[in-house]
Amino acid sequence: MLTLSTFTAYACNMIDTTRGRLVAAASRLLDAGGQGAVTLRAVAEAVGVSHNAPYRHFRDRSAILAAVAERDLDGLKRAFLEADNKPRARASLEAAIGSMIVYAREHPARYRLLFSDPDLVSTDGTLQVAALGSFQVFAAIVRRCQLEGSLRPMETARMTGLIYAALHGAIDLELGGRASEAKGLCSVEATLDLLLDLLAH
Amino acid sequence: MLTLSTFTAYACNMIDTTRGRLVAAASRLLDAGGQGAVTLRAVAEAVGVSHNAPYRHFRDRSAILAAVAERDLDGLKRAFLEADNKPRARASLEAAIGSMIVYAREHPARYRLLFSDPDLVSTDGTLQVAALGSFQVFAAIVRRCQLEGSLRPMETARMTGLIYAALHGAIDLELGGRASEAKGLCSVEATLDLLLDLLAH
DNA sequence: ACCTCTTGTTGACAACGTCAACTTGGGTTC
DNA sequence: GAACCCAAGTTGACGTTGTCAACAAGAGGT
Repeated sequence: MLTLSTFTAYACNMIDTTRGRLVAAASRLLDAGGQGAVTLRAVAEAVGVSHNAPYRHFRDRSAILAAVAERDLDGLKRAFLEADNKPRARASLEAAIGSMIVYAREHPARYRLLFSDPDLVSTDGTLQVAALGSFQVFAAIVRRCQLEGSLRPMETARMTGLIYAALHGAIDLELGGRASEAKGLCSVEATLDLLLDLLAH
Repeated sequence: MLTLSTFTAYACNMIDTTRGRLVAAASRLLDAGGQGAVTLRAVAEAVGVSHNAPYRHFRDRSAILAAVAERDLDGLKRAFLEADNKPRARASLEAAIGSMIVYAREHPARYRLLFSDPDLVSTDGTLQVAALGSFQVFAAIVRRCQLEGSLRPMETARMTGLIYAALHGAIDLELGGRASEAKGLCSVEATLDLLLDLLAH
C-alpha cells in the first residue's frame, strides 16, 4: 500500500514583494474556482492593487499562470527530494508517488495547470526546465529502487517513463471524474500498486 | 511494434441541421486554434448565423464543447469496435491503442477536451456515459487478449485500468511537450510496448 | 383567421485582457 | 541641495466575449 505524504509548496519568492503576492493570489484563485476564476483583475484586487498593476510584473495573463506552475513544479521537486531521504528506496518511490497524488487531489486545478494546460506549453522555456528537474529526481529514485533490487534491472529511462505516464494518467482520469461513476477505473493507488508489482519481477 | 490506424470520427448528426453544423464548426475551430479559438461568435459566424443563434441549440458555450466531446467519444468507441474485428486479440489491442494515439496527435485540442478538460466534467451526464462506452469496448479487447493468452490472466478491470492510464498519461505528457525537449520520456509507443510486454508474462 | 412553438435576429450589458498616458517616490548624478 | 530618471502604480479607454431580453417571421394545428 502506498503511503501518502502531504505536499507543501513553499514559495521562496512569496516574500513581501508585489510579484510574489500576485502569484500567491493567483494560486489561491486557481484552487478556489479553477482556471476561469484566475482573472487578471481578480488577482489584482486580491492583492489590493489596481487592475493594471500586474502588467508591471507579467507580460500577460498566461505569464502569471506560468509563474504559479513554475513555483509548484519546484515544490514538487522538493517533495520528491524529501521522499528520496528514506533509507529504503522502495519507500522513497511510494512516498514520491504519494506526494504527487495528494497534490493532485488537494489542488486539482493547479495540477492540471502543470501537466495538462495547452496554452502554457510554448510560453516559457523555464517551465520545461522546472518540469525536467522534478522528473529527474523521480528518475533517480527509480534507479535507487533498481540498485536496491525492489525494481527489476532495465533501462531506467524507459521504466521511469512508464511509471510517470501511468501515474499521471491515473491521476488525470480520476480528476476527470470518468472513474467515479463507473466501476471501470480503479483508484490511482491500486493502479500503481499493480504496476510496481509488475516491475518488481 | 504498434500498428497505427487512422482515426475517423463520423458525425451521425452532422446532417443539414443547424445544430450539427455548429458542432462541426466548433470542432474545426478547436483543431485550428485550440480551446481559446472556440468562441461562441466565431462558431456562429462560421455557420453563417447571428451571434446569438447558438443559444437556441445549446445552453451556453461549454455545452457546444460538450457536444463535440460526445461526438468524438462515440467516434473513439467506433474506432475501438473496428479494431476489435481483427482475428488476433493482441492485434486488436494494438490497433485500438494506435487509434487513440493517432487521434490525439491529429487533434490534440479535441483529445484534451475529451480527457483533460476541467470545465466539461460536471456539465453533462451523457458525457460520462459516452466515455464509459468507449472504455468498455477497450476493456472487452483486453479480456479477449487474456482469453487468447497474449495477456496474463488477472482481474480484467485492474489490467484495463492500468493500460488505459498509461496510454492516456503517455499521450498527455507528449502533448504537453515535456517529452520532446528532454530525453526523459520515451515515445508513447515505446512506453506501451514495455507495458504490454510486462503484462504478457 | 388566430394562436403558438420553434428558430433566428438585433441590441444591450458587464466583465475581461490589453494598450496608452499620466503620477509618484526613492535613488543617482552633477 | 537640485535636477533627473526609472521602476511601480494609477486611471481611462477600446475591442472582444458570454449572456440576457425583446422582437420578427414562418410553419402547423385548431
